[in-house]
Amino acid sequence: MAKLTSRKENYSQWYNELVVQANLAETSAVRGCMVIKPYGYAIWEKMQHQLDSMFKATGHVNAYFPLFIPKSFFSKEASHVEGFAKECAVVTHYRLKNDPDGKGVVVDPDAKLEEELIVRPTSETIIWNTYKKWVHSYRDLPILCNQWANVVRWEMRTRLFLRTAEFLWQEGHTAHATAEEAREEAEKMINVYSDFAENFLAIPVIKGVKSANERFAGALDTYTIEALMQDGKALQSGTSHFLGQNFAKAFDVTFTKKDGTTDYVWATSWGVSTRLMGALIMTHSDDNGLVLPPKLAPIQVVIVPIYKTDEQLAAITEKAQAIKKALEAKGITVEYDDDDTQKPGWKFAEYELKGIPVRLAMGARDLENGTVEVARRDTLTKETLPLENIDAYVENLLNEIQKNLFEKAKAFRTEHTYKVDTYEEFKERVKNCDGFILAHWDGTTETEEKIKEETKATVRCIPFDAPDEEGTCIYSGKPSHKRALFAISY
RNA sequence: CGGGGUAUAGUACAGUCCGGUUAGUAUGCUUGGUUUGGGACCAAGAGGUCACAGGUUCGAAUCCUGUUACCCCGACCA
Repeated sequence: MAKLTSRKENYSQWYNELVVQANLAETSAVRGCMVIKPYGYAIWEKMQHQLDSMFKATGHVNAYFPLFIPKSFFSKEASHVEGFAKECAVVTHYRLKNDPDGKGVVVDPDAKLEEELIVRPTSETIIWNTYKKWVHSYRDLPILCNQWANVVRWEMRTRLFLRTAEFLWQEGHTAHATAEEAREEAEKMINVYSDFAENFLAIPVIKGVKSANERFAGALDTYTIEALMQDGKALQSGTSHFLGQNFAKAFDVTFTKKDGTTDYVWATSWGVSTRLMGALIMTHSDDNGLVLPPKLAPIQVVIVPIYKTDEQLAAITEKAQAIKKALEAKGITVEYDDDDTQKPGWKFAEYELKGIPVRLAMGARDLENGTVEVARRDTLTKETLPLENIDAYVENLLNEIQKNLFEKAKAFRTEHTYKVDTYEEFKERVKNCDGFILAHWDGTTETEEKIKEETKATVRCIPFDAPDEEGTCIYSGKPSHKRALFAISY
């Protein structure tokens, strides 16, 4: 296996090589679409299971809506179509036939659809068209649905996990009787996302509200969680939208209130995608390969035997199986790798590349002393410990690693977050891609676009926890009451 | 979608400028043996319509035209 390009040498090449070499995903025969390989998919499944249980715990249910959306649905909400029109895949025909020239198959021109179908880039339109049938009374509300699905956005430039033409995600779509309730829902879900990011992915995130310019197409407000990657760029990791009555009005979804009057329904939508895989990789991994937080690792512990004779192997296997059993009893996933085609050194490198949090090695020396070597992936340190209570030790160590990864990422973010008060300093920080920048901004789209044009930095969000602070906009000098979070973003 | 680069064995590359026997090298794979505490060694073997489609030529990986995909830099985005 070739050595990885170092992060320092070329961060983006490091990322690409890591994704492929760690067996997470690879490019496919289809432009912009990836194959998620079993190891990568196992991590995604862990994310799904955890998120799904968090959605259920907050009262949501799963449903499924069609992949195809009639073209006419898109013209019903003006800003929505504007946001997605440029990147839609369109189905125009429903049949192939043999090429009359005998060269394979061609699209049958007689099989043209009356109305083209759009492959969903997101499902608001088809879902609100459906909700119209479901909602008549305040008693039918709220509707709290989520769907796990694939969507297609015809992106010009793609990268594995970070931006692919087809990606997997979940999209929650809720309907409410009042604006307050819908707003609460949108806030609740951004909190679920940040809880998930911090406590499971071990990624510290900044919660906040998007500027008008960065808002979801069709939303009144977009809440976001923003994470900082090791190269100093921000990654938008999840969003939750307060949609107001825009989609209810577009699809004519009204309900009768208790007092007999009617009103349009209030809406939210929220989603996270396989992009979280990219966030996970870029937050924790190092030049040796992937680093996985234990809660997301498909294999949490690997045991490698080191032996010269069959007798030694038999003795080690017996001990290793006992450890495996004890760990599994604690709900820890363990692999015992007694494959004899590779040497231990090869395996060590391999499991580091794959990001296995804890590695146990046992050889003749350990048999004699009743010990085992414990190596942790996050710090790359090893120690030799007695076998006694090793299961409790490892269980503890996994928790410790989970915590350490979060603390490490948080310390990195703290080190790379700068309060900036002049445009000169701002430009300098942005030029070096130093990280998050907290600066005063006058709140206008005009200023935001000027800054973006001149520096490529964007307003990532106005953090929820930004303290009230009088200041002046770094660009326009106009008064500002809060600092906004700026960064170069993915 | 604009600018630049690349496409040859599973992978990474050489060969292309200047056309000419059987297209090489490393690694990986298979078999046998020696090894095994940080990416082992020896021996034998398998593996290629040189991205695709046309064209020039006695002859094309090599020259010409077109297409497609990937990588880097921009604009767009979860």
